Amino acid sequence: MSASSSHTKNTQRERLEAKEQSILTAATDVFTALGVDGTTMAEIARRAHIAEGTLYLYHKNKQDLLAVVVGNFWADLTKGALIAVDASLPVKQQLKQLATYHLTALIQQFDMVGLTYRARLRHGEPEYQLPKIREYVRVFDQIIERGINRSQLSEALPLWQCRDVFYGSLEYSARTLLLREVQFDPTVVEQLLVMFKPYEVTETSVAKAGLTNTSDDTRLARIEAQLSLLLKEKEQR
Amino acid sequence: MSASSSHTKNTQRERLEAKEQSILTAATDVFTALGVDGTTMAEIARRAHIAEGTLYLYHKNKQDLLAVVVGNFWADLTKGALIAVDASLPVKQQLKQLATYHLTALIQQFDMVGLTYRARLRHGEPEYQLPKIREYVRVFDQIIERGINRSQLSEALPLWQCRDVFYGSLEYSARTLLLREVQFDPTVVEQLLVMFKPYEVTETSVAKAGLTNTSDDTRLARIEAQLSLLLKEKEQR
Amino acid sequence: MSASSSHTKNTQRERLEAKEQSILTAATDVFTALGVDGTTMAEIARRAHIAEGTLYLYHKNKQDLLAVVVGNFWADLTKGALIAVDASLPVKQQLKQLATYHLTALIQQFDMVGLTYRARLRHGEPEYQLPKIREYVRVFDQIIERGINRSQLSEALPLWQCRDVFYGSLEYSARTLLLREVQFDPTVVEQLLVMFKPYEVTETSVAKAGLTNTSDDTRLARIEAQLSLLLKEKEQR
Amino acid sequence: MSASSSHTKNTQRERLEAKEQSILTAATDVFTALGVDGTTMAEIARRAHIAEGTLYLYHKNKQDLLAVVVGNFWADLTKGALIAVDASLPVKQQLKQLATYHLTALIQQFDMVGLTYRARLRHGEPEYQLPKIREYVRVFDQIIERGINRSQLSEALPLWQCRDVFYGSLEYSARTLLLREVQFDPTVVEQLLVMFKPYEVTETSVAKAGLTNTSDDTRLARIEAQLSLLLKEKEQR
DNA sequence: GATGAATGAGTATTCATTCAT
DNA sequence: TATGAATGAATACTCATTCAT
Repeated sequence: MSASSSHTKNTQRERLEAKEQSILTAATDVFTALGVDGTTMAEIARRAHIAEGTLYLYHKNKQDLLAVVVGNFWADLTKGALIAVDASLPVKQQLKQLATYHLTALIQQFDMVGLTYRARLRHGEPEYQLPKIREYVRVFDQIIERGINRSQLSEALPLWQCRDVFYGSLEYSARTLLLREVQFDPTVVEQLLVMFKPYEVTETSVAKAGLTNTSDDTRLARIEAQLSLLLKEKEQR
Repeated sequence: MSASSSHTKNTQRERLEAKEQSILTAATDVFTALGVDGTTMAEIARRAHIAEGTLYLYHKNKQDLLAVVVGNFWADLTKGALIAVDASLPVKQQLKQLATYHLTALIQQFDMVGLTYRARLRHGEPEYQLPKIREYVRVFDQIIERGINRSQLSEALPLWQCRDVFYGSLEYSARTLLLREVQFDPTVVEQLLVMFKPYEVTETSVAKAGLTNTSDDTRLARIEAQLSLLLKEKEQR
Repeated sequence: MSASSSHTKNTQRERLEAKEQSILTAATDVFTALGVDGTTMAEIARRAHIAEGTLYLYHKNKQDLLAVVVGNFWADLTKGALIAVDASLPVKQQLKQLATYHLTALIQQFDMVGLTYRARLRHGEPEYQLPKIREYVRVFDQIIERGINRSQLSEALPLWQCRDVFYGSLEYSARTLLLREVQFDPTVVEQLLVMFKPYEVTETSVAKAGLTNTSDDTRLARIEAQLSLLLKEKEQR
Repeated sequence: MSASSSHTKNTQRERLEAKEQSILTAATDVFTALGVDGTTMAEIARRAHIAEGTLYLYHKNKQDLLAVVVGNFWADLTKGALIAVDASLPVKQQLKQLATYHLTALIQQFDMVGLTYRARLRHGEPEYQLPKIREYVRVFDQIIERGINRSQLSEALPLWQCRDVFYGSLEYSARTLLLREVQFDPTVVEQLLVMFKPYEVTETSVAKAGLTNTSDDTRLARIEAQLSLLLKEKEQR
């Protein structure tokens, strides 16, 4: 009987999970296709082949359902990013992989960006950054950490500024690319990677340390960046 | 009589413009405070001290009113930017001024960014880039053009990629700064300006034009000298 | 359990039907009392003791609700007409019964005629003849058919013209009678039946079949005899 | 000065009348094209090239304007009818002319019938028969009167019943003809005229009075009609 | 857990009418 | 007379949420 019960339980759990899944799939489809305002709980229920009331057994309300949908999107994005990035490669390669992945994904599912804006903010709270987004954003941080650990990146790299530039640029670019009805443009990624030049510590540059024989633009750039920063500080006084 | 008539006309026009203005002020306040969904036409009318029906004499519907509010925001932003940027300074300075202005403005009125997303979507079109935003964005382009004309920037600069990085980074940064409840952080601007380094045409590089494109020890040495100087100055404080 | 379930189902169905009925009763009352424009969905809901939203579970919108109300009126009229007309009587009697019934009913519920005009117009189509009205109108046709089958009416009778005269006259008469605040006037029916005289196939005319189609003195004489007889009877009173 | 003033007055009166006319034309067009509910005072004003407020200098409100439009329609119909009917012809011919005219006019402007229903009834009053309609209806009565005066119609003719049959049948026929998208059908008129057979007093029948030689269907019909009436009365007891 | 009927608060929009010029 | 800007009442309809079964 315990076996039977466990079996039943198992089946039931599976059923519940399947139902939960079909709800989320339906909700994602509808939110994406019709927008937050265009979406009705009735339509989601219809597509999930369940009753309207049942939705409320799984999700407190529409806003929460949206939050889960959005959260799942970013969670899935995280999974995909971890796969897309090959940690064994040089950090610069990894950054390129992440940038490419991110840009491509956003372009393909840009609706989700809009939904993300709507999913935050219960009015009153200034903005509620979803934990799943934080996790996704950390993928970038991990690459940087890795780079520093492996001495491929300078410790001087201002992490969060670079992170904002990275994600900010790519999201904005995705938007403008879509406006131009372009699917993907590698130059966006190229341009973005220039930002990291000053902080790259290539084996060559390490090996070449002390040498001045060949041009080392990277080194030069890094120095110039530091210089520039100092000059700015000076100006501010 | 023509004077009297013209005076009347004038008064009339002024009254209408005052009313239009009070509507826009009220609408901006309410949209900003309560969000698009939280805003009712009744509340806007109440705050503008007019009847609900009167709103529709000035604006076709709620969506259009929102669009005008948002459009005005960006138009004002453009005006402010043109003032904030001193075209006589070196381009790099101008970019810094624009970046600082943009970041500060966004932080202070970040609600308008959310409203902007809501104002864009006309149903059917994926996203409708408001003309006023285009105008604002052009401020950046003008600086770049100026820089190229004055030979302060390389013609090789990939305009629209840089533009996307510029605005994308700043908007994203504004969001994260607000999350951290920080009002403004100059390092964001500094970091952003690094991006333009490769395209700067310094006197040095001009002088070097025609010289070997191999490593220039002299250059490195000079820069390192400056750097060490600055670092010393810094330590003294 | 099947019994219990069936009982529950039954109760449920009964409840729904009762609710549907109360909605229709309320709607009929309000439309009749206040006219189409004077009627609000809120008032109908109030009188039916249900929530406003519930109305829309049963009827798509106000126009459709009106159409159902009007349709029911004509359907009920049809039922009543079938009862009022005794198919075993001579056709002329049946026509008299129908005319009397129709005129009486219209006078008592003339508001429904006005509602019928309003229910007809679907925008675009010039006029939409409700199916229920068609059914009602067919009651007349059936009597005529019966009459022809039983050789009480000539096949030469122009069906639809007579039908239009029949219903057109009665409706118009109902209106004028109401204007004069008269409840019912049998002479209206009498006058109308004159129309069918030329198409009656009396025994006499059957007997005459094959005889000369010139004036039949016998016939005239007989009729005049009857007439004088009747006039005498009348005088006696 | 009195001349000048009178001249001005004259011009002004003409202007006013022209304006009044353009208002009515515009109103008629709009009411006809868009229906009562679809019509806005603004649209009428626009088409009449006047300001909205001006409408209220000429007509108390929308309902009254509609009443005037409808009244004018029937007044015009009356004028047309008086022209269409040749009073010198035999009454039967005149009735045929009136019937033909009426049917044709209704078919061409059936929208006005719908407007007429809406123009009556200020809610509360049972129904307000517009004076202009009464005038129009009198055209029929006049023909009958003429017929009786000229001994072409029997005095026994029940005037108002016949009138109701006449107009009721034609209006109803117009509606059904339009439903069948037929423009005009002379058989409708023919059928209607049968009704008057029993009451016709032709010269022949007068001359033939006392004779029984030839068939006189008319006479026969008349007698039968009287008979039938008497029989009915008998039955009612 | 599942259902789906019932709820009823919530609001953008229209337009006849008014009235200050 | 004429204007047309301003009014504000008036309402059909939607849909997230609940709850009796």
